[in-house]
Amino acid sequence: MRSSHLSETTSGSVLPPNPYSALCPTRMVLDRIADKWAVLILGLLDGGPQRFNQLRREIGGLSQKMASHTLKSLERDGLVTRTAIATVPVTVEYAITPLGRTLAQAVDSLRLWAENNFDAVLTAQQSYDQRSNELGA
Amino acid sequence: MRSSHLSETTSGSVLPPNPYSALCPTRMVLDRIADKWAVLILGLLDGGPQRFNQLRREIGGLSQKMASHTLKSLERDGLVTRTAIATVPVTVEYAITPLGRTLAQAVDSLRLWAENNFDAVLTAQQSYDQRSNELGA
DNA sequence: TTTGATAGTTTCCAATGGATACCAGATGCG
DNA sequence: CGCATCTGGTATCCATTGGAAACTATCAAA
Repeated sequence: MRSSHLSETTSGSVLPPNPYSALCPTRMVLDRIADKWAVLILGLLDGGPQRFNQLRREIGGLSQKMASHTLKSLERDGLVTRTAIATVPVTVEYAITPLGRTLAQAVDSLRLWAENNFDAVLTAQQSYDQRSNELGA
Repeated sequence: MRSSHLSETTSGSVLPPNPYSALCPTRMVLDRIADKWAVLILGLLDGGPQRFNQLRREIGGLSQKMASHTLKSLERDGLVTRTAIATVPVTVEYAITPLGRTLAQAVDSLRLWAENNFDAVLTAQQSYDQRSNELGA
């Protein structure tokens, strides 16, 4: 398919956005969202605001370091907001932004694909491994 | 909105697919496709079969090692096929499978999002960095 | 004969990510 | 009182990952 996606950029430059070029901004954005933790956090916040540890408890295997790091990046990218609330132990609430919501929807199609097709992938892996064993035995 | 996606799995197990659980197969698939090289290769092959070096030339920054590794993984997952052709220097053609094509379409929405929204992300980053500098100066 | 193309593998090093410990402030519990 | 626990992180160490470059092999063209 790969139609050409010519369009004007912010500054009126004539270069088309092209993630296949290492220096294109769309590529930087792609690198950013091709990240499992970002995908999972965004999907979770799309269902409503969450606090830091609450979020960590919901996402299996998410370390504090990566939670902190990923949330900071998402905030920098304008995809989530961080709000510190002066409760007794200070709680911090993370919420998705309108921009983040549009991404969450695009990303949701990936989650749905995984849910619908993981069995086909697992089957393919098994027959691949079996063929490898028969050849390389 | 995170509706519950209850459905029967291959073996008739009652556990719903849930990428938020570290051990769920959908999570393994998600880890797999949350990979910039896989995304870019799949998108490229969706436009037609490509040879190894041809593909490497089209994707800026893709090293031989990662090209080889990613293509091998994609083949194992049943998303692309590898065909060696006995030409004078042996050429190898990679093509997308029907299963891979369904994923490429889901993934394409990510590429489109990046193309449509990278300017908003860049703007957000700039104002974030500016705020940080003002506070932490 | 040296150079180039084909498609990789191997090796080395820098960067990323996970596990763990630690920090501060306040509350509960014995 | 004194220790554990909750909050949201930061700091550190180490294993794995990813990138750069060199190396493999075969054959063709210059």
